[in-house]
Amino acid sequence: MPELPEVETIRRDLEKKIAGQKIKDIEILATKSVHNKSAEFLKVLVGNNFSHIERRGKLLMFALDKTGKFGFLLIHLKMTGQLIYRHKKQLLAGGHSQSAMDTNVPNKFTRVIFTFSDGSQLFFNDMRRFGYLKLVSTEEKEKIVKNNFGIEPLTPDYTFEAFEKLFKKRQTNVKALILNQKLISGIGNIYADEACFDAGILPFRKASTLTKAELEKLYHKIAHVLKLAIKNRGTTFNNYVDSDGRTGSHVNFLNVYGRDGEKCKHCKSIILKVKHAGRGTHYCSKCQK
DNA sequence: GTGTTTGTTATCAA
DNA sequence: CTTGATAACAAACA
Repeated sequence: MPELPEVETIRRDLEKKIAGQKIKDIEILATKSVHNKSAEFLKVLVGNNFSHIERRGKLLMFALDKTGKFGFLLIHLKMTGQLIYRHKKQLLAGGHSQSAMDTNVPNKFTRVIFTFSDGSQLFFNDMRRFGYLKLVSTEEKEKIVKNNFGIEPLTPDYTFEAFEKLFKKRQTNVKALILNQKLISGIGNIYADEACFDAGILPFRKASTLTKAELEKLYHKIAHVLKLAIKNRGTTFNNYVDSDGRTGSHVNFLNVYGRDGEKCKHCKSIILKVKHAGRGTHYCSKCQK
């Protein structure tokens, strides 16, 4: 479940590896994963290269060096998408694999393979096929960013004033609000639960009932947990690995997510888990009010 | 066979 | 128009 910290980790690492590298070949193993016609996808990308990689929320945007009809390749990993990069030497050493947790590539969940002119390869794996690759024009990319993404945490746009405004008249609950990408981008189920715990706020609270002090705490804790998770190179709970196929270590720092039945690290109460708005929601009834 | 997992969109209601 | 709530999708695993 890659969220902002995981996607940002991939973005930073991958940009160093592939920026400016010429794409020599592309193999589409699952046409469903590519939201363009295969022939057009290949025609635009083979011989081209990515100049840099941008990110908005959980969406990666690979900037094309040669722009024509298309300026960007959008890649969304959704729940089980992976982007794994291998040098030629690593490829020769590796074998085939059939397991989702085994990051030998290619494996049965490999959907697209990019081959660069130095022989290195980038594998898009996606067990559940929710993720996608899509070529868009620069105008289309800007429109998508504008229409679908709210305040981006860890940027100057993330001000307390803008954050507070989101909560003022909203009747929805805190968790649904911070999960809404159109309001704040990049937070998923793990960091929503973690941020609520860190701020001492129950995720079920009505947004408009939060006091200024609570809002300030939540505002700071969201930024804090995202930054810390990036430092730890993401949370590997099920499927996430970085562009080297390595797991992130932030799972060891989680306070509530996946810890139902275990003791709260702060007060020793048992962490509870309920289904809320169709999502698993973890919390401590003593630490969160 | 059943329940569980979640990012996002579709759909419907108010 | 906006807001909110819920179902649906996909696929593997315990």
